[in-house]
Amino acid sequence: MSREKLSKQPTILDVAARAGVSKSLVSLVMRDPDRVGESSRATVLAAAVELGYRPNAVARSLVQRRTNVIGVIVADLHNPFFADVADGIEDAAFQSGYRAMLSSGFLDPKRERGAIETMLELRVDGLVMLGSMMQVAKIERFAASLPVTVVGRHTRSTVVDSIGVDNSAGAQEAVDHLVALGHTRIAHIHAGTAGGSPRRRRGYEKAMRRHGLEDHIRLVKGAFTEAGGTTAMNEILESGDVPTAVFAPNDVAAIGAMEAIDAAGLAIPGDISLVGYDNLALAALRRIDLTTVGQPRVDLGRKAVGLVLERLDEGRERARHVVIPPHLVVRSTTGPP
Amino acid sequence: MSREKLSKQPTILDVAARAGVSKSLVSLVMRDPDRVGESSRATVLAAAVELGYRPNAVARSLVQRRTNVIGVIVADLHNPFFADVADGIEDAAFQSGYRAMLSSGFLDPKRERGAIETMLELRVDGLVMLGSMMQVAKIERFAASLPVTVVGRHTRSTVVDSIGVDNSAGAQEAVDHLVALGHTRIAHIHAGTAGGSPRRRRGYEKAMRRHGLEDHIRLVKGAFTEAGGTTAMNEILESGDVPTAVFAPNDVAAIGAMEAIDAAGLAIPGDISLVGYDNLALAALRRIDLTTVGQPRVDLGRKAVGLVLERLDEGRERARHVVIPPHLVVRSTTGPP
DNA sequence: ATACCGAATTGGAACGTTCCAAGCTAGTCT
DNA sequence: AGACTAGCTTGGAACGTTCCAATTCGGTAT
Repeated sequence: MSREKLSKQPTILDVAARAGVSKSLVSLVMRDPDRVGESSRATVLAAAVELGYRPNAVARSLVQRRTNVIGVIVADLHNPFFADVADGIEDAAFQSGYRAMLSSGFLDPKRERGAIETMLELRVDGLVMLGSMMQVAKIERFAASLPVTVVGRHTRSTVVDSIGVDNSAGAQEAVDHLVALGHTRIAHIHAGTAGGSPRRRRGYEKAMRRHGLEDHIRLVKGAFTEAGGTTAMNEILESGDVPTAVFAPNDVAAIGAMEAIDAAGLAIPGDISLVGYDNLALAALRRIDLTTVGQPRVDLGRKAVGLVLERLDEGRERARHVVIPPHLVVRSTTGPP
Repeated sequence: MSREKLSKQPTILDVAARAGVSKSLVSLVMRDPDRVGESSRATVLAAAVELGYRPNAVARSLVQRRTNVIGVIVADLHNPFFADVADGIEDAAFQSGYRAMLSSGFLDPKRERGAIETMLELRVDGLVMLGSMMQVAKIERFAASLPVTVVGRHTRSTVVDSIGVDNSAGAQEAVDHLVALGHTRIAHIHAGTAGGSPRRRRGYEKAMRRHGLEDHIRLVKGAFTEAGGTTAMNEILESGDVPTAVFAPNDVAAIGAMEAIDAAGLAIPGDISLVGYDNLALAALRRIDLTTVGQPRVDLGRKAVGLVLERLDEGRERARHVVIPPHLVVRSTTGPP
């Protein structure tokens, strides 16, 4: 259990000694080789290679007071939606000379808090939160010390930036589609306060009312997970009052619901039409072929980083809340009742 | 584009000044409150809260020469297999007082090299590589400076630890199962040199020979991705010589192959039996219900961290190569020819 | 020769911690 | 009362960089 210091690696001083120059020159060679004389540059570079020198980002970060790292808190690594967004984040960060470091929040608030705390202690330059369930007030508390962008959730915050798709509009599109097919008894599985669930729920309710179906509004609590979808769907199936269509809070939950419907021996869309949300690659599989609401995921990630960088490199102070429109993708899990 | 220093946060000195004690005492309170007198502890803690002090891990890491961070390079965030392993990694790291930081390799060698380089500059204490395609020799080059564990690939390295399932045994189980069902024309889609593909291929070949089916050995190059599976399967379908069973290199590729078979109007397992590898949650879905080879994924991640910690905290020097046995999970994509 | 210039190079002070040896202060023992 | 002890507390030196003002050096213009 000894936790002694780790093996020593060569420092800038070792390189300097070997090359017979000052540490400052070595530092300069590493950062901006053009500002150094031809011959000393070659000597320094050679010495660095011989010693296997690798710059110590920890020391650099300390003096520069910046790490060039953008932290990403991912609620659930298993959700392919986040994986796509994370791709966009990593890509955009890299393009701008930053590095993205991910940490999973495990869908557990305590764990998430810990992950965030670690990121803050590591002094990441900015933070992107993917699918966080944390209260905005709590986020705002640390958002004072670094740029924070929340992805997939709307906030009215004047401190925290946010970016997401118009969840209400997407949900309404889903309901409109079902109504157009002739459905009236449309239930909605929601995921509580998680991610964009509240907005989707409101969109569902709004559309239902708009179609004069307020009496058919039916909300069942589930989650953004497969298990959550299955549980909620089973609850619906066992209620004895089975609707002709179900709108799930996301694709993963829809798949869980699909499982439950399959297991009950009912047909999709024959007995129940099903709509998801996210348009994951998964949803496009021929075997799944889920009608769903699509969101530009990678782009979402890129723009999230953009928001962080606007504060970091351009000095923006006021919060921005970006909303991207979603689009309905009709597949074979929806049909006439 | 100004990249000035970021906003200043309170330091240990600010806290010390406010509490009217020395910086050393503050430091001590943060690290080991019990070794400090009752009253000064309270004063310091109060001052820290008032100022919103948060320890600077960068400075701590610099002097301690350790970061308490374990870096994880994930080849592909979209592969649920890696997500499970990553869960195990994060969990085990956390239990032992370390933090896991992920970075995606994008399935792109150049990108992966960059991600690793960043981790090394950040001076992570250990590195876990998930699904890396990097040559072992290259890995060994930096494994001298920190403990590295490769997950999912076998190496004979004396420097790098590795952990994985017995891919050859798993592949043989798959072939044995197909042969027992009566298949003889069994093709194998492989993923080149990626991850555990070579071993799985060798297991396939070995089992085929063992059953006297060496003449039916048929290898088609694909990849560990859905697209890779689809492409390879299409190649098989278009060859005119369609086997009665296909063994895919992993579940994701198997799903891709499934897509292609579905699209061709053929039945599974009526026309073609299909076996995957990994036993993802995906494979258990009723709509997919893929026969596959299972691996204890979360456990794999936990043990991977264990290997790193053995070196870090217990001083192990010799490389260890852990192999975990896989198990066949029979579902409905396999049947008699 | 002298003064001056720009480019190349340098030394020292930071950055925010931890570590360590040494100092202080009560209290205890003789 | 004096010596000693144990528990707290402290200042200064690291850690490996970057930053900045200052220095050196060869050349050029006067």
